[in-house]
Amino acid sequence: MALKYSISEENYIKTIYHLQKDDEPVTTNELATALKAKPASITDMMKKLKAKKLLHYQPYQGFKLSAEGNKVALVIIRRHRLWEYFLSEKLKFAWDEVHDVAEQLEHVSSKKLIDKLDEFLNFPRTDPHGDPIPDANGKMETTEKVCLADLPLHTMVKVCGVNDHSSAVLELLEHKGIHLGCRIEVKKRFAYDQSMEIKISKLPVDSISEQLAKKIFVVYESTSK
Amino acid sequence: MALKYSISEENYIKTIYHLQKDDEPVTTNELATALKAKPASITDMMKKLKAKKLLHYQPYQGFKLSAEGNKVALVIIRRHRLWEYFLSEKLKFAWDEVHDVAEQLEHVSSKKLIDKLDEFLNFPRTDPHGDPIPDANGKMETTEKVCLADLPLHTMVKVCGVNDHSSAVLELLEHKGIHLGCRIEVKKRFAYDQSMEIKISKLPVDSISEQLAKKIFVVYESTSK
DNA sequence: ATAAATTTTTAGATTTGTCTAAATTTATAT
DNA sequence: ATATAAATTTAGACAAATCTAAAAATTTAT
Repeated sequence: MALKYSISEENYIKTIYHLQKDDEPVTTNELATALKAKPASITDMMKKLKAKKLLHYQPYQGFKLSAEGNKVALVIIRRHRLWEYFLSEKLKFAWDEVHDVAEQLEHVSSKKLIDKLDEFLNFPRTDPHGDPIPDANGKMETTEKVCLADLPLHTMVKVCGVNDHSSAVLELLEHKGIHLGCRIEVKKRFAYDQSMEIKISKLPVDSISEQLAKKIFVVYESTSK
Repeated sequence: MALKYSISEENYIKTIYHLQKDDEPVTTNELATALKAKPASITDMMKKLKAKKLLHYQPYQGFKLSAEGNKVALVIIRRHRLWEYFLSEKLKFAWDEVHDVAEQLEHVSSKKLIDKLDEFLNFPRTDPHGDPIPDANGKMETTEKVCLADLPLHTMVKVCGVNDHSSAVLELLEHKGIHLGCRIEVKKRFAYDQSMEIKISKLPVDSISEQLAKKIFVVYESTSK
């Protein structure tokens, strides 16, 4: 697998992969929306990717990545998430700033670069949004990412991501001492407004609104970092 | 200066900058050779860059970067050299492997990325080849890079680059303890074969051939790293 | 000084990725 | 079941970046 695709091709493949979650075929319009392109452009590219055997496609039937297409997608996602981790951990980018830069970096195609970056970062398992990073073989943990608002009581978990990167939210998180990778546990949840009391490692118990809890994602496993 | 140019445009600008060293205008053929493109392609691009006021160009007269073009070139060179430094220092790439990857990374256009990378690397003054890195304002040290073979005796300098990245040379450098950034001094030079005795920081005096000395470049200043 | 050689530019074609507008196919609703 | 709506594809155009081949300008050499 030499893996030399254009930036456009890579973006299409990656986007199809993400839309494909619930393994139904992806439609032209869905892709067009996701890529901010016109449906006609999608059809054109689908023909090209089909010719390259990266996806299965019959006119009017939607598309699915082939096994090969999936592998390519995972390489791109690996690059993206490793760069996000690098930007966040090493260059101290805010959580909401990493994505756009990683969108560009992910198209730099050097296997050696990515594998060495992985090593330099100490083989992180998840990116700053809590999404798992595929390893050099394309294998990826299926961590169950759950919303803090839905977490059962008295369960120690790790913060893996935040869904809203407005400075208002970030300020609040900062103030409460909630940061990426920190251990957290829900002690109590009030029926009245679904607000909850939480406990973070060495901090005193604090309470947060349902609104905030809905923005916070956590994982049970604790293998990353 | 929004600085959003295509990869092609950036490559042309950068290449013109390098060819322009001796401030004579660059010719179509020179550029074509350097960029491995046909002369006709050069003319086309020169018209475009002229329209964007990045260079001065009258048909048949060669080209020179404008002040604006120079600024753009320095931004690209800054990116390139910072990435080279990163690859070499942090990811442990060999000196001869950094260039090609940096060629790709240099086109990722985020000022914030580059400025944070610079900070993360602790504001290095030169890249692994000993070439100076422009700062965020485009200012660049004019270090005088001199060949070890031509260095006067008893002058403490710093190794800043090597001209030959064959594994044979690298192996020898490794063995002798000559690495990027190390302090070195020529103690004696023999008329017979121009071989010389050198002294490196804490190592015993050793001798090297003229052949090897010709591959090694050093700087007087010692502000980097 | 002028012919020959070289360099540079122009003209027209090609590829990639995109678009608009029209045609076609599929899905939906009475 | 068939008309209407929605989704998809086709056809043709366009911009960017490249190329080849031919024309024009410049340089060089006798």
